Amino acid sequence: MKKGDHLFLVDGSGYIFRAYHALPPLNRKSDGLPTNAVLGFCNMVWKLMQDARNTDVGIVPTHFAVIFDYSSKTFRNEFYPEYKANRNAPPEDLIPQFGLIRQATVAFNLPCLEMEGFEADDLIATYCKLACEAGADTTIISSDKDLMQLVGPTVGMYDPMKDRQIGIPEVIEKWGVPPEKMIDLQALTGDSVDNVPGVPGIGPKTAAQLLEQFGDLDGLLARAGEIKQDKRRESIIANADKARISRQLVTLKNDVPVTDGLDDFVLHAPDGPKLIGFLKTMEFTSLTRRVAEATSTEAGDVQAVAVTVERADTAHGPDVGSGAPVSTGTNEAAQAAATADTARAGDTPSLLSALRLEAASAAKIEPGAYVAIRDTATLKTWLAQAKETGIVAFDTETTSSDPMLADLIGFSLAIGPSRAAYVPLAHKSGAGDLLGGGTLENQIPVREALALLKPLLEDKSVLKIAQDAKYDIVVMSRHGIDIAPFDDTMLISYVLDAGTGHHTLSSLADKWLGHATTPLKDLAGSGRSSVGFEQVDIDRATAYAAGHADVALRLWQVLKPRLAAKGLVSVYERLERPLVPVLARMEQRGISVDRQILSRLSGELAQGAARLEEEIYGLVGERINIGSPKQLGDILFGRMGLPGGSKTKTGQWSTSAQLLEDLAAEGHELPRKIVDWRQLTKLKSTYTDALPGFIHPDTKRVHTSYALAATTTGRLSSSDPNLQNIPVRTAEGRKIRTAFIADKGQKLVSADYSQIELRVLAHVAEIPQLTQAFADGADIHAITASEMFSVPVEGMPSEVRRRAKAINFGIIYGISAFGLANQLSIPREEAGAYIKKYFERFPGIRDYIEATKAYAREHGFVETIFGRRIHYPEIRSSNPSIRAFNERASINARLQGTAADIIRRAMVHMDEALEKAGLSARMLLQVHDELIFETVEAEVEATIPVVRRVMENAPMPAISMSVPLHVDARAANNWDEAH
DNA sequence: ACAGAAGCTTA
DNA sequence: GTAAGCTTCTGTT
Repeated sequence: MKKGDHLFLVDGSGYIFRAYHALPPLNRKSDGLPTNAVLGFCNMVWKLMQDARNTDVGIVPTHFAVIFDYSSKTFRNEFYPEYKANRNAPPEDLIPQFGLIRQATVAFNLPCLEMEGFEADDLIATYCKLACEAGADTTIISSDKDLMQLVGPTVGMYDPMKDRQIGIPEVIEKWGVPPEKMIDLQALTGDSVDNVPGVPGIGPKTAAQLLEQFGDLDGLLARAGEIKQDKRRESIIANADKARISRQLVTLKNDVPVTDGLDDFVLHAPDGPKLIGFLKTMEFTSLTRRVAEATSTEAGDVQAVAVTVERADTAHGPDVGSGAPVSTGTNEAAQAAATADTARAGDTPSLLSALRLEAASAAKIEPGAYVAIRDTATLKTWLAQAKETGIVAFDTETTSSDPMLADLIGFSLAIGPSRAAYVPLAHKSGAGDLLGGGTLENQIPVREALALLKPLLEDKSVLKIAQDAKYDIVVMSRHGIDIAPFDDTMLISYVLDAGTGHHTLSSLADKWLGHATTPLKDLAGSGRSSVGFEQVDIDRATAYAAGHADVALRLWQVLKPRLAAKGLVSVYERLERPLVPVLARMEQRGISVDRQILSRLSGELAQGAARLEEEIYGLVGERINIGSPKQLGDILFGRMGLPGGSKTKTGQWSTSAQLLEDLAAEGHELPRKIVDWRQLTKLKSTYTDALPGFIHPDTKRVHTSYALAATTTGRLSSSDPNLQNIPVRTAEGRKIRTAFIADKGQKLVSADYSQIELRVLAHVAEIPQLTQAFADGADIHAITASEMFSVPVEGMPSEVRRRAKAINFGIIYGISAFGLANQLSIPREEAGAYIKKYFERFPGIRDYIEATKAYAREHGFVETIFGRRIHYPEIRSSNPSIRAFNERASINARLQGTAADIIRRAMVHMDEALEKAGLSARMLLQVHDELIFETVEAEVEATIPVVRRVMENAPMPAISMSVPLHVDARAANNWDEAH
């Protein structure tokens, strides 16, 4: 072995156990011999060997060996008999597989090593050292932490089941110490599985911190008296000998007197017939076939090696496909087309819709007709034709799903069915090239292409069609192009069919065109091995990208007429389409987030959580994973036998906050600490630690992404990051909001609707008492309580108001006695009585609920007061619980959806109103009933009345509500104080 | 690597 | 009892 060689050492014993537990049980068909771990092992080794032949992927081994434990007794037992003494015997169906896996190794022509008295890990350590001395690199195929001490500049690990490389940084990331300190860390933490004692009360976090402070274990033990925490200091002093013996146990022996030399491990090409013989014996048909193909062996000619399992194996490929794909869309297409009689197209919207649908299902998609445009002359021809036609579908291809980070790689155009083209701009070659690969030839320079494209995209006389136009609008806006006018097939579908499924290009193509789109991962791969779109081959990119434009155009042809046919044009044109540029601007603006505030909070939360962790470990008596509901449930209700346990639907003990709160109220100490720990770790992981990662490198602001068509009710959703669930209820959580700040000289203005859904309820259900109460500006929950319980509002006990408030919210959610009982922690009978009483006092609400259910049952959808439709196709289900769920959802949808429509209208009108008032305020965020703006300090006082006016009058002139809307607004330097 | 469950955050 | 999205753990490829 020499420098440049690469040794692969497979931890065979470690892999056997992991594969056995990870893979479903598998038995040889002919005699029931258990083989799941054997198959897992063979697949893994085969994949490693295949990768070895593929120089494009990963690391290429030149030497290869598989290493096993000889027996459970090793030299460690001589000085510590308890070592691994508490190991259970392996499962019965694993035992026969140990021998089989050794035979598999031999069948693969690989060295199969083991030595009496030593663990596999010791052999691995020894060969690592030898390889290192020879100047070669080593990769250990394992993810066992016991081996991480071996990681170094020339030694890495690879976890084949998670496809993860483990190097020095990964060890530090996982354990907080570099590999050379892993021994000391393990000596401190111990290992309950291997019965390594360690120091009680010291886990990986504490151990890492101590090693950081004291350098190494000897330093720590020598200066243990300096440790501040009493318990920790005492434990370490008292258990110093345990730590030392633990260190001996976990230190791998790297001078095992091995007999084989590294040169015996040279990797040879697999011996096809030998390997296939074994695989056929195991009856692994699929792997046999793959090996046969790869080794050019005729599997049928190879005999299975063991006489006991003689079987005529046919190693031919499986049949693929079973006729034409069936899609719901083709049925619907056929139905709709059938309603079209002989009248001419265009006579009525319904007829046009039907004819379009018929045409769409008839016109097959022909990717062969797509062209790649690679010179300006051709591009100009296409752009001219698009201008002539007046309609063009447009789609961008980029490097990221986040439009603020996406680099433009190309764009596609479609001007008629199958008349689509892709314009590659920045495709590159050479995926593995350290220089990133050069830009490919024969691509129009980006600036030149965009200069030609800009007039078309901004041409008022040319309609641009896009699927999810907001994405393309943001990307092109960053290149100085304002796409207008446009239609969005995703939004048209959303208006037509909210509640019936997703509105992605692929689902719409399947539903309406009976066409299966190619997933991006087929071109660019997925996960760790994925590449940017710039690496995708231009021919494949053309089929993909031009296909998207083609499909979008066809969908538009089918869907657009349906808007008119169903009376939904105004919903689309007033509530959906105009919101797209508004949201695009909000996303591009982003909001400033103070890194330092979050960092300080993160530190505080970490400290609080660490303190609670130690306290919890103390109470539990061992270092459980507090984040594991499974372990928590077993400890609380199993070992500690706490009362009141309930099970989740999967049979696990429930450890919900509600349940733990109840236990805490009974005086139990542990549940309270767990609830507190959860709050701190939640705030830390979801907010203080995650948010800084979203700060944009250029703008230094956080740009969320709003989804327009993700909810059934018409609400927006926010993601990457979600800025609609920033904490507000607790004082601790609200601190997160102080990190959302206005820029220097500016203020944040927050304006939120007060009780908007209850106001909508009062309006649509026409409830005189509620309408009056809102008109009077009264306390709505107190009025409700007063009506129900005949008590005066003055001096009302807070508990009475609380119950009325819960009922009001319950109505909005489609009330049930079960849910109300849960919310108020009262018996279901009592909750039922409240509801009955409520309906007696507010009969209009019962009428409203019944009318909504009847309407939904009859039509399969409900509508908001602005005409938005929300479908509930399962409302006629014969399953009572599904039916009841859909009834509650439909009751809620009219209210939540109407409120969503109102704020959408406000947002659509807001920018123009501000501009007309000469104000520079910019809308940044929407949180369902709240809008957040940023404006210069001097304009705050002028801005608030304008914002309030637009929001409060948002339903006008479409609807004049019988209930006034009320908006609270205030300004401050951060979101916490503004809210 | 990915999916589902459990849990928690918001309106 | 409604509507969302994100993180961690767990089991399975």
